[in-house]
Amino acid sequence: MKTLIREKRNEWGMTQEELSIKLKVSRQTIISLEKGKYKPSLVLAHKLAQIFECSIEDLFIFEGDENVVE
Amino acid sequence: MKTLIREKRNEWGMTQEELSIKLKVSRQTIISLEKGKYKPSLVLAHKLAQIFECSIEDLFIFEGDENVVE
DNA sequence: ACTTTACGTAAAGCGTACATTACATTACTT
DNA sequence: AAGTAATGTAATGTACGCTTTACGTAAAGT
Repeated sequence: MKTLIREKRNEWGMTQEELSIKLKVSRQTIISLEKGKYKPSLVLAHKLAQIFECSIEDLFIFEGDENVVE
Repeated sequence: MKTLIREKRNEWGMTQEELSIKLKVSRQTIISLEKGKYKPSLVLAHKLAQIFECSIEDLFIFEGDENVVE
């Protein structure tokens, strides 16, 4: 899974700390998310999409086995 | 957070087991998600939205502190 | 040179999203 | 009445999302 968190954050001219405060999470969480160290919970993904005024699907790009195959 | 998994599943005429197979998760996971026992991971939410041909935001309804306040 | 700002790493701990297995219940079919 | 399909509950275990605290680095301002 790829994320556009860093790109969106820069577009909005925000620092990691500002974003973490808006989200009420630690700055570490933002760093880890941007670096792809782990994936956000559904609620956190939703909050991020709200802040960046886009959909969850616009913020995260799913690949391979993260998609349904049938 | 509310989910419309059960409603969508019924609309599509699927059993919990059929859905669990498509998702490659256990049937217990479906039951727990539908009953609101816990929230799906982002990847699982995405797969569910794919199967029901809707967006993640259409499948899950976020309430209160699950939204950004500012 | 020193400070400040923004970004990064490391480590330990907690809660929860899942898995797995086994058994119970309800309703429909025959 | 007995069997089967669909749904549910319970118990235990594992992996990971996220926290907290503390320290490291690099660039820019003064």
